[in-house]
Amino acid sequence: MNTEHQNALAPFVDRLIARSVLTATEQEAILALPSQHVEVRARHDFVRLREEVTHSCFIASGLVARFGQSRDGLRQITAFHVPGDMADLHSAIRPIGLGGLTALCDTVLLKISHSDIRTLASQYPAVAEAFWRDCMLDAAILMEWITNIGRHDARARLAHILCEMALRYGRGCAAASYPFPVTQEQLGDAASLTSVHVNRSLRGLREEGLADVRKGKVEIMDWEGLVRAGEFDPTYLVADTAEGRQKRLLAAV
Amino acid sequence: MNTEHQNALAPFVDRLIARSVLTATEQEAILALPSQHVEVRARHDFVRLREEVTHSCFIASGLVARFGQSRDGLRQITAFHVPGDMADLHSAIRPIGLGGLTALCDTVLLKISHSDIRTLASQYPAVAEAFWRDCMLDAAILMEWITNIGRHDARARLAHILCEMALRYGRGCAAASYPFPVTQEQLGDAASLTSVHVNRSLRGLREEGLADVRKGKVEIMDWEGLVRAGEFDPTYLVADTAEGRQKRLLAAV
DNA sequence: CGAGCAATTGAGTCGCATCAAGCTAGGTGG
DNA sequence: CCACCTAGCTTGATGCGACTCAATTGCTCG
Repeated sequence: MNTEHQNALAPFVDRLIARSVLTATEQEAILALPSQHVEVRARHDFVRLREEVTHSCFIASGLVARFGQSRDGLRQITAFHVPGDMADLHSAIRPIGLGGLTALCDTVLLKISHSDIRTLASQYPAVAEAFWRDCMLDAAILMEWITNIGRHDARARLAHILCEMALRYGRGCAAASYPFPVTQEQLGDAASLTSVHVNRSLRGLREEGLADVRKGKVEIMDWEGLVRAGEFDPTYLVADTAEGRQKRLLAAV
Repeated sequence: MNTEHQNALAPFVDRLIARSVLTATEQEAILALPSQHVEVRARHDFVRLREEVTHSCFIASGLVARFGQSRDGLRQITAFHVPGDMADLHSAIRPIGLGGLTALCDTVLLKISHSDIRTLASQYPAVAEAFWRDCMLDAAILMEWITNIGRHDARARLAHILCEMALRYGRGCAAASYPFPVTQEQLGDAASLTSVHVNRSLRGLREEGLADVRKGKVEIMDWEGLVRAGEFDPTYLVADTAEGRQKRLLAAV
């Protein structure tokens, strides 16, 4: 345990203040959270399915997937987490139930104990509110994920995932290019497709001039086209930045 | 707006105290929330997709579905809400983003204004905590839903949904029989199947002696068998009742 | 008693899974 | 510096689960 990584949490605070109002004091209190630096190798599950945990994991660098699993071991990725995300903030309030976490590439985590998070949240109601709201953004992404898996064909599913990640990497506006170190097998686990079909569908997107996914990088060639192909509506990701939504509900006067 | 329906909120409090500790004062404060009695006809969307709302809806009686939609109007049901649920509690903290709500049969709602919920949450941190935890249970159900849709065949998907609803109607232990007034078309919207295939798959479950779904009622003939068929693991629904998990995080001493 | 929606059944088709090879590139050791 | 190894990518052939289209049979209710 050390406290040298205070600055490393800055992206997390940025993420929170995009959707919630936090005073300088509250922001500093978050930055001052003690954290434990942990390095995780690619393909290692650092939170197992249905395991009860005592820490939440901030992603400092790398890429993480949340997953569920069917009886026969088939994995279903339910969310990707990029640097700056607190992958399982929710576990602080409910220490079980949202699946396992696995590192898709070599990843650096900052683990923060639930008790520290709880103490902070009880001390600053506005921080609790920001945490709660952040959890609900994650839930909104989950809901969109269901619609994507359930109602789109292979091409649209992949396009949708690429759109979502572009917005999340781009912090508001879509990134034209971003690192995405996943295998086609793992993309298949996310989109409920086999790696074979992912391969053919990605080739399709490339030949259509929409996007190129290669060697752990995504290049978006035609954003509008990709949005159309994925039937992607960014409302659910960006709505909170609209004025008036950044309220201090719990810390109301 | 009236306040005569205080007792009607009792199931909501019951639901909360199954997972969080609330004092008598806090419970009474929730029961005292002013609510607006609203009756909704079957098949009516009372919260439209991506609409910003000012109230949360408690289900007093009936059945409600949360849904997303693809471009061509194909619906995807992402959750069912039974009487006792606050269908969109999340909207109090984030007034947009978790899909629309539609009544599957004639339904009675109690609408509670966000500002009242916010005031209550700011006044009683333990209530805010209970609300937050309840939202995370919903999120856990969403995650399980993704794995179900993405990794199971038609038979298992339907069995899984029947298991989930049995536990939620049974409040902890599985109900052997419960009302479920949905058409096969709507079951298809939930399981990402066509009504034709739902029909054939339900017939399969019936012929296997697992469950009988007919005329808005579910009769479970073989619970263990149905659990196996749906690869259903109830952990995600019941874990909070384990001792030690009912903490008062925000209201810590 | 007819209107209308839901359930049921059948036949034909298609998207994606499955199975099975190669292929490629980066890494490793002799 | 080359031979090998392995993980991931690519491609082809074949089969099945679920969709589609279409018709018929209940139900329920005015």
